[in-house]
Amino acid sequence: MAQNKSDLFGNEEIQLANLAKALAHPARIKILKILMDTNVCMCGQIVDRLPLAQATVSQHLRELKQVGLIQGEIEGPKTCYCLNPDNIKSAKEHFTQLFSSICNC
Amino acid sequence: MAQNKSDLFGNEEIQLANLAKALAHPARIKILKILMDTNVCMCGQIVDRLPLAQATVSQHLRELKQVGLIQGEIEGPKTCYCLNPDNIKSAKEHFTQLFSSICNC
DNA sequence: GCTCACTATCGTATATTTACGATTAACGAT
DNA sequence: ATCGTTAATCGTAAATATACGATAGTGAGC
Repeated sequence: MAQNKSDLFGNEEIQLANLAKALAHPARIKILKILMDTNVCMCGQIVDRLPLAQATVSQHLRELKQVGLIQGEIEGPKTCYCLNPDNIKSAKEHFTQLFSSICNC
Repeated sequence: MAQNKSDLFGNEEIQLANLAKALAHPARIKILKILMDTNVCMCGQIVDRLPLAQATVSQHLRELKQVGLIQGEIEGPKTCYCLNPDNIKSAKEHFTQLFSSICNC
């Protein structure tokens, strides 16, 4: 049991669910805010601002990267992360569309 | 290991993450759309429209209810589910606020 | 070459989520 | 009171997520 049935749904639902999943952890929301509010971008600096180990933060960063909300450029031994405005905009529109399709408000 | 550290974050992040988690499955997004698009509301009718067993759908409904996106009124042996417009509006505003705080678009 | 600083990945443990069948509960109708 | 219908919950199995220490990899500087 418990085989994933997510692929039995429509693309729209799957895509939105994946986006939502990426936002479904406080650490990942916090990371987005850190990247926006401060002009910090290196992994280590993000680690310093979170109550989590480096490996864990790296995992969260990877998930945000996988759905395209952030991008990371490797600069030698460091990695500079930044928001991906295009995809954030697109995500925003997806959510807006969902909410307007389920509620006239 | 793997004890939850979510409570080490701010209320804003936790609340948004919980909302996002509720939307982080295609079935739950589909349920919201079904409740909006059709004038169907009983559990059984929702089950008919999803490729999932009754018990599974009931679980998804409970999660949506827990974060307040829907509400269910028991009418005898049946249960009539419907959207909770106030909370959906509030959720929409939370997401909008997040996106505008991480992106000027 | 070697070392240092930084980050990704591996391995692993635990927690949570997803999914279903079976059972229980609640009520209307007979 | 029993039966049929509907939905919630229990029990359970498997998958996924969370978290960390340890290790591997990458490039700058010596």
